[in-house]
Amino acid sequence: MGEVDELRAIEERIRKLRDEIEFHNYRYYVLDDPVISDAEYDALMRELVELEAEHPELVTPDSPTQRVGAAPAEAFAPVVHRSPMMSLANVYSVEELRAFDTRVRKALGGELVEYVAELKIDGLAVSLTYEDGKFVRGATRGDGTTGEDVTHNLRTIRSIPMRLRLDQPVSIDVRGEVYMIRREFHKLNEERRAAGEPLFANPRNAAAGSLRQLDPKVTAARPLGMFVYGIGYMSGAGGAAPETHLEALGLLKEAGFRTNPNTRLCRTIDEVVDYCAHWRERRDSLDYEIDGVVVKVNSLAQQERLGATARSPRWAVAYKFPARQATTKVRDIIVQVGRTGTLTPVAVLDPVELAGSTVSRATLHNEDIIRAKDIRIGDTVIVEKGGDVIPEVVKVVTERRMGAEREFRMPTKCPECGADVVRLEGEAASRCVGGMACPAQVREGILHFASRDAMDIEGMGPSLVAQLLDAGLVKTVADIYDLKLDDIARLERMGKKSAENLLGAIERSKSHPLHRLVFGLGIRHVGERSARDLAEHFGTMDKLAAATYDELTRVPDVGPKVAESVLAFFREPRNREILRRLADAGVNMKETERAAPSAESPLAGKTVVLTGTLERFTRKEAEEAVLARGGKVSSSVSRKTDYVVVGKDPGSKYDKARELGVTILDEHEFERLLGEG
DNA sequence: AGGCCTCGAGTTCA
DNA sequence: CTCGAGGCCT
Repeated sequence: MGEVDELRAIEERIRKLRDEIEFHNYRYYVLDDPVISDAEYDALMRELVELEAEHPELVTPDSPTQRVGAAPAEAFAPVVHRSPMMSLANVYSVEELRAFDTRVRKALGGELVEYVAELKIDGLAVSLTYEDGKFVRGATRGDGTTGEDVTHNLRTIRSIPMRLRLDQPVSIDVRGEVYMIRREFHKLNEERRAAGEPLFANPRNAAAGSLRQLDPKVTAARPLGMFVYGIGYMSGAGGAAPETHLEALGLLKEAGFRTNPNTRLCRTIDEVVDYCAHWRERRDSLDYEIDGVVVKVNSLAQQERLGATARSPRWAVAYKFPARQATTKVRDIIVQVGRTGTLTPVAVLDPVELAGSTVSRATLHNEDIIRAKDIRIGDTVIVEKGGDVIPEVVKVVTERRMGAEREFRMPTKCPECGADVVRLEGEAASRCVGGMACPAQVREGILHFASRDAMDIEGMGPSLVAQLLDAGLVKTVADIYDLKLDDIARLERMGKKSAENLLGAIERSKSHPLHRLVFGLGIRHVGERSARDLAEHFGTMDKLAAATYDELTRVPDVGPKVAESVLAFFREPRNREILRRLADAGVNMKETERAAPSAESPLAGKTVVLTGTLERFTRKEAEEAVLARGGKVSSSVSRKTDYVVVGKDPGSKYDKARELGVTILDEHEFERLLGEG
């Protein structure tokens, strides 16, 4: 074979490899449906890299190897968009959305109008330019007219095709949104925290920061995705020119782009409203952030007739969800003392509206977290409410620092009792050593005793407990059982009726099984679970109180720490006195035998985790039902979990279960399983 | 000693 | 729900 022939063969092979690799990129990143293994893919890639290394003259910019290969840039060149990237008018309510519909139909003289509703991805808008079907340039939105050239960084995003999968050599500008998956964002921030680097406030900032990297290698290491949502400019498509927005999306999909699968055609504004309501509730079920819904008139001819104002098109609108992030100020950082003496710093905030409620405080957990985020009194901060209800201070806006901000110092004396505060080696928490001499710990301890999962004394809430303490009626939990009707009825906002109800609740609490009492005592390291284990193992309070270290550690999940803590509790004479008085008052000190697990339930010996809200059970009922069938209920998902029962609005446990491939049951399947055997 | 798997403790607003 | 830390297995 001559040298020329050989070169031609290599060229041919390279071409074939590129086609094949791009095809598999498409299957994997766009369709999420790979047809070969990662190893096979790697082998193809390796071969291409080697061939190109031997023949550098054959390397072209659209080769898949060039997705990561470009050298760091000096700066970002400005790019003028062929057609401007307009922003959309925002609406914040259903009324405004309907007003938009009215405007559109009026402008079109009452013609029928169809809308396309699509998710508004919270990322950053970019424009991709293809010449003769090849990706040549990508730019950020910028001011809408001029953006920045981020071509080399966009090449690292695998769901962006380097060549269009079309027959005709089309020249086109494609518009879309680059974003970062939520999970990857958290991972990235975790790494940055560990490395002492500043954190990104949200996935959008992380995506923007990643795309504005001068070195594409950094971008390549950041897992970015892209959804395309429109065409800015097109020539050469011939007869294939789309007539509706939906057709345009179809064309983009055919060309090899990733379009969002949740886009819907709506025949009326009511359908649009339903779509918005649906995704406002379900936004957490997506693994990327959305901040609203984009509504567009489907017909391109109608779009043209509607035209645009100076700022935005008249044929589209963005319906924005209530913000989940807000900027506010840290007025003060106060310290709360918990039941175990833990001092928890809490940020007092200028009240801000956030996802439908007003936030005025947020826990800062401990000193280390304050230090890591460098939160100071007077700082402007970004607060966020995630899927849960609890607000979190995400980040300080350091640009807004004026210089008068004060650093937080953990007090050296307990703010409630003046006792010393200690922070043990290797622990994150600071603790008040005051013990039962600390009014806060006494108060919280009594509240814990009366709480639902402990002795379940309905009516013994924070305000009543505070009054009982102030009046000197209660000093320890034992005093609860000496309360008289007259004592209670004299308290503020306490009529005879309420007092009777309370006494009834106290009376009922006497007959609970032992594990509730053990839990209610608030022994350190003894939570609901260990309390149950201990109560079941020893059977009576006397036996538990008399248990030695060795006897205690023989109980499963009881190690040195728990055993030591239990011993210390029962060594304390004041505690023994309290227990004696409780027994005298008639509080049950025995564990009721659990009925033997019913024969052979399919749940016997299985570990079950619950997440989300179940329709037909409370959480407790579901747990009891599993326990009664010889199963175990756990609080976290792992490989050892047998079933995850998913209710409405499941949390992260659902994701974890899918990740680990644990069997997932919905409420119906769970009920069926309960019924069997 | 290290790595999982759990549990315990603390938390916000309406 | 999340984080930290205790318990237990390898």
